[in-house]
Amino acid sequence: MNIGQAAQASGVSAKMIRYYESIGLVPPAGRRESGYRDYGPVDLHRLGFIRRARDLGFSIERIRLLLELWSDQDRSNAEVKAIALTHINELEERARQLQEMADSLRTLAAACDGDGRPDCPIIESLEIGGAPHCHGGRPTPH
Amino acid sequence: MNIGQAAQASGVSAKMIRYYESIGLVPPAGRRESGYRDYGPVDLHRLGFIRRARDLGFSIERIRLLLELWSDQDRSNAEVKAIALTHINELEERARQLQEMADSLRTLAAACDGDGRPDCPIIESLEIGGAPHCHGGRPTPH
DNA sequence: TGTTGACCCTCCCATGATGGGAAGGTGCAG
DNA sequence: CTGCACCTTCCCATCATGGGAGGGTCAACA
Repeated sequence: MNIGQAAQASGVSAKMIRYYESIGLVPPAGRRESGYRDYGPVDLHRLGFIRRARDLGFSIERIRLLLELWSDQDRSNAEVKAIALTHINELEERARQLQEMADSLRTLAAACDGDGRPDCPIIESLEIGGAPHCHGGRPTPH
Repeated sequence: MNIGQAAQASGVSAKMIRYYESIGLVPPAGRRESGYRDYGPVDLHRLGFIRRARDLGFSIERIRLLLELWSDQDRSNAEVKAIALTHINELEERARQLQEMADSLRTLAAACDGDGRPDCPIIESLEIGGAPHCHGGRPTPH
């Protein structure tokens, strides 16, 4: 199976499959005489695992851990659960920060008539620093 | 005022001040004979505006727009409000996506005893694709 | 006056995960 | 045998930010 077919079957782009190989997230694929990478069911299985973990927002490094635990017959489900709970907390923290920013801005926007005059509480707040809440550092939205 | 003091006063790091200058978000700072950048109250005001906009999650390009509107005496508050509302929608969309991921994972985690045995619904779900919701991904035929 | 330590300058590089594209080889169908 | 779709590697870009090297400037203190 060529990389393009593996990509379609797994939902991971060919670019990403090569990248995952380059960083050692997946083992080097077998090669044909032509140099083309060759994939089998086991590889697809692993790629599918990775894609689903990415869909859940896991970082590459955390997926690396999950893959280790996946192939470890003796691992405890407590280890997996701990990673998952940590990740859940991070996801919710980020969601909260984004929502806080949205809420702050919504308050400002509500105070702005948007009637075409120049007066604008949004701009004024940015100008003089009267934003409703500024929790410590910059929450890095990206 | 040196860049370090401007950084402390505005809450924008010196690195970032130079970067903002390099991309034209702030005009080139005045220079002393030594080559040191020199900042005054007007510059601090602008940097503070940028920092507060960043705190609200605005991207650099959108801040560029806001700065233009800020210095435009004739601009309509409707223009500002439109940018703000667009941004609010994006923030809330991202927050929703993160929260969805967290919810999916929380469902899985709740099904995992974490009692030290190897059985783990979390890993199994990643393995066979039985995650509760996979928004955007294909159902992965196997 | 000389030294020292804190600042500043410009460059280059790294991040994380992904895509784009160029230059060139391979495989298959017409 | 030709053409097209696919594969290969390598480099570059993103977005906002930080780290650091190598070298210049400034102010305080002995």
